Amino acid sequence: MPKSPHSSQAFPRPFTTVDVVIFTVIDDQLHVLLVKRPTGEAEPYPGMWALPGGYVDIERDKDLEACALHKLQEKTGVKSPYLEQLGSWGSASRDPRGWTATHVYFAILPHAAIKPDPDSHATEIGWFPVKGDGIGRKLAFDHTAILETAITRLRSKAEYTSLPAYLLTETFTLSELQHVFAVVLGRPVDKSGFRTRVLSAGLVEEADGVKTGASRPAQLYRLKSPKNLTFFPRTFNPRKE
Amino acid sequence: MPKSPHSSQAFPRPFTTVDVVIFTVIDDQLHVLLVKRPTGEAEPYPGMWALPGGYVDIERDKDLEACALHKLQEKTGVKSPYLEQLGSWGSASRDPRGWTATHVYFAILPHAAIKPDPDSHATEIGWFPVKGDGIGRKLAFDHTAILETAITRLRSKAEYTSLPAYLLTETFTLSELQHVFAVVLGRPVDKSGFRTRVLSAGLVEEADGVKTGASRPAQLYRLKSPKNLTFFPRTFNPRKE
DNA sequence: TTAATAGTGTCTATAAGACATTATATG
DNA sequence: CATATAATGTCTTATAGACACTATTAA
Repeated sequence: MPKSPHSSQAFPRPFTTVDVVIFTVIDDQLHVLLVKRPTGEAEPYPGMWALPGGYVDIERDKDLEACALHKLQEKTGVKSPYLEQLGSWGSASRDPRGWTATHVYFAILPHAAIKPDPDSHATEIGWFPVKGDGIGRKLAFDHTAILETAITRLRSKAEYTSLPAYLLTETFTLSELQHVFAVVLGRPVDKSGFRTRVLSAGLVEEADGVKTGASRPAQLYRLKSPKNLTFFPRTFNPRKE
Repeated sequence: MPKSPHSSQAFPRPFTTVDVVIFTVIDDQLHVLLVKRPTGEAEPYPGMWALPGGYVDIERDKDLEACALHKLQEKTGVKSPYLEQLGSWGSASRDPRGWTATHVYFAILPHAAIKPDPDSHATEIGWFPVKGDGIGRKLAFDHTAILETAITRLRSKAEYTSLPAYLLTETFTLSELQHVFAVVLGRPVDKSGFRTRVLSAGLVEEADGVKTGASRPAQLYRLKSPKNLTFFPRTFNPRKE
C-alpha cells in the first residue's frame, strides 16, 4: 500500500466518512431511511435529505463495519441486520468542505424490528418509498447516485440470491417470502416456480407451527443458514428478455 | 453523511489510501502484480510483498478512480484497462502507523499490453502465479485477505459474465477466449456449449481476418461492446455441485 | 357451502453438459 | 494423406415459466 507521495506523512488527509443505505418494506413497498441535513450557516446542503452517516471516529470505531453498525443502530435500534458493503465514493468535489471519501454499506431489515433509539434524535429521520431507481427527489451530496447504486444492487441480487429474505422476521410463510421478492423485483413472481426454486436451493427449513388467517393455514419456515446468502443456480425470468 | 462527532472538523482523520489488484495471464496461468515494501527503519512490513498502492494525493487525484488509474499506469503503462472497485478495508489495526482506510480496485489486462513505466522504478515489482485462493505466501498489511477477495470475485464473475475476455487483446479467436475462461475458472470448459453461450449472448462479433497456425485457421472476433461486461443468463456448470 | 389462500401437478421453453462428427488448413 | 484444430450437430438434463388443479381452513 503506502509509499507516500511526500517523504513524511504530514500531508493533507481526506475526510473519511461512512454512510448506510437502510432498506425495509412498509405497506408492500420498498422504503429507504433518510435523515434531514442540519440548517446551520456553514452546513452543506442545509435541510436536504441525505443517507444517514458521518465521520469515522477513530477513537470509537475499530473498523469501518463497526462504524456502519453503530450508525445503523442509532437510527433503527437494530443490532445485527443483513449488512453488506456497497462500495466507496471519494472525490475532491462531492463535499464543499473538502476532499472526502465515504464508505457505503447497505442494510436490509424487517420493518417490525425497527425501534429507533429515542436518545439520538437531534436529526429528523424519514422513510421514503422507492420508485424506480430512486425516491423521486434530489438528495444531498452524491447520495442520489449512491442510492441508485444501492437499489440496483438490491434488485439485481434479488434475481439470483436470497437477499430479500432478510426483509422478513425469523419465521415466515412461503407466500410471504414470495411477496417480498415480488416487492423488491417490482413484478409478480410465479408461485409454483418460486416454491421449487426456494425449496430445492435449500434456502429454508420448516419451522414449528402455521400461520392462520381467513383461509387455509400456511406452514412456517425459517432460513436454514441465516448468516449466509443462498445463491440460486439461475436468475429469475430468463424468458425472452 | 456528516454530522461530526465533534462540533468542529478538527478531529483526527484516518489515512486514506488506494490499492490495486492487477491480474493478467502469463503462460496459461493467472498472475497478480505485487510490489516489494521498502526496507527502511520506520517502514511497516519491510521487504514483504504487497499490493501496489499508496496514499491519495488530494492535489493530484480528483477522485478515487483517478488515483487507482494513476497507480495502475505507473506499474503497467496501461491507461484504460478493465477496472472495477473491489471494496474498502479500514480499521485501527491494519497498519501500525495508524487508522487507515484503503479503497481497493481490481484491474485485468492482457499481458502483451504491459510496458511498465521505466521512470518510476524505485520499487521492485513482480508477477506471482495465483494458486488456489492466493499466491502461497503472506503479504504485507491485510493484503492476503484483500487478494483472496479479489480472486474470489474474479472467479465468481467468470461464472456469469464476460470478465475474462479483458485478458485478451482486441481481436481473438473463440478458442483463445475459451482458454482464458478455463484458466480463470481453473477447470476445462466445453467447446460447443461455450461457443453457443458466447454467441447467443451477443458478447462478440466477427472481426476481419483469421488466425493461422499449424491447422485450420480460426475466425477472429472482437468484443461487441468493450466498455461493458456482458451477463450470461446462467452460470457455468450447474450440473451436480 | 363459499371464499380465500396454501400447496401441487403438468407441460413447455431455454440453455448448458457431454460427446460425436464434419470442415479446413499445414506439412 | 496425416494431423491438428476449428466449427457444428445431437442428445440429455436441470430449472424456470405459465397456468391449471387440488387441499384446507374460517366464516
